[in-house]
Amino acid sequence: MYVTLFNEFAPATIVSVPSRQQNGAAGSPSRKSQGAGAHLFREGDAAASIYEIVSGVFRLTRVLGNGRRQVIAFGFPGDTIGFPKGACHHTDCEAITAAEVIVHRRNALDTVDGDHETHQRLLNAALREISAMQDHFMMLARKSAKEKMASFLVTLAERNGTPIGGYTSCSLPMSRADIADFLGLTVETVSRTLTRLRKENMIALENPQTVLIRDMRALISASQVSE
Amino acid sequence: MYVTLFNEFAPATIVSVPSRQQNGAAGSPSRKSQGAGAHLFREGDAAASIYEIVSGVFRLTRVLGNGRRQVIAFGFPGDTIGFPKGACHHTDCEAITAAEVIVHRRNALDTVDGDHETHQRLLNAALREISAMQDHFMMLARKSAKEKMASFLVTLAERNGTPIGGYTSCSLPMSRADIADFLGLTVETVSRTLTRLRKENMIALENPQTVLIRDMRALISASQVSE
DNA sequence: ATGTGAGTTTGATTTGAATCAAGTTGCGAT
DNA sequence: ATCGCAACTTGATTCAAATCAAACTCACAT
Repeated sequence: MYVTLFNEFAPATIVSVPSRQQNGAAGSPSRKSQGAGAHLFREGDAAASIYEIVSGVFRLTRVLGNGRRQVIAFGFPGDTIGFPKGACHHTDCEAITAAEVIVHRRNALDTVDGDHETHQRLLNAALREISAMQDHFMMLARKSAKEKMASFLVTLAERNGTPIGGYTSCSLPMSRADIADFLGLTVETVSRTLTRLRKENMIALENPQTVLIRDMRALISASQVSE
Repeated sequence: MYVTLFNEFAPATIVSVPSRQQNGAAGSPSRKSQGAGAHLFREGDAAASIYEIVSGVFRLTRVLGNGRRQVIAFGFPGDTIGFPKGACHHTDCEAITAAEVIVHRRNALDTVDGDHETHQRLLNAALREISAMQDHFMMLARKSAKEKMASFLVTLAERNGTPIGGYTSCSLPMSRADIADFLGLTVETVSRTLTRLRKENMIALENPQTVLIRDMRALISASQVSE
């Protein structure tokens, strides 16, 4: 929903891509591995490629003059990232875990000659992205800290969670600062809000990077507009 | 009723479109007129078409369960609106002035057979939209009321302004409530902030719907992150 | 001309999150 | 081990914008 991600648990879909068009006129997509902390591209870089995430998690950020930072989105497996604005990338993109991507030449979007299906798939990813970003507007502009945090956890759990007994366990690969900059909050507020959700027995923190969702129903309810 | 005084720069560019592909396999785009207050489409409607705005101003909104509303964007001449999410529109779209649009069949995006150039143009519009939305994230999450208001006026002036003497005059066709829901503020804060900018001599309000920008340099400076 | 009401402005007060300020925890390097 | 540091948590205080509450304006209908 808000996170730019979609449950296309794409491995099956995506791994097949390279073989599908090894010899397309637009060039074969290739794979690339990425260590944690490495930049896939930076704001202002010439946008030579568009990427489909195979594994790992990416963080897309934009920085405002002074130092204020906005995390635009987190990219999970199945997501497509790196849509250009004109000739350039307009965000920084960094791997926050070790990761692997499929690299498409940028002109897979411009021309349809190479591979019609890839073109269509990238286009659909762009349309999904627009919709996801619209959801995120609501989040940033109209939700309280608690609603934001609950929404974030619910989305992450849908995307990323593993069932444990009746509960859902969910890793938070990103730092509190990343979460804060994604939700438009401060680290302190993120921390306090997690504590609050914990005290209300909706979640437990196994460690700072692992949340156990103990009451999904309550969490979903908290993620929606109150009153 | 509002008087529309937008630079109709578009006609030259856009009027040429229909003639360009009168006989495309995907069907000819047609024009449609729209009275002020009429909905172009609603959230959940089947997305049969994509629209290029020729004249007038549109408002794209999403509503949250209870009543909280988010204005996703305002559409001005030259903008493309109505990108679908799957088969449906995911926002409401209402004309806030009398307006005219060019209607493209939705599959102008899906297939390239009909008109390659139109397809490419719509795609580029989608990519621009993604970039614009990313800017808006910064706005919603990280700017103060004054910065938001100043940014909004600067953008509107670039889009919409007419030079008057050394100044720029700019109509605000949307209500204070629309502005508030776009910027993630309340009407009261929008009003107070306009008053503040007025008292600081950056703007003057000829009437509630017309702003005169008296010091563009100061306004731009106020639109950026302070300190 | 007068009343009504939506849209806007202004004022007083409250409040949720930011900021400022310590702690705590855990980990990697010495 | 223990030092140093970064990430996280917690607490006290401040502050910007929300909320609550009136007025004001002006187009429009009676």
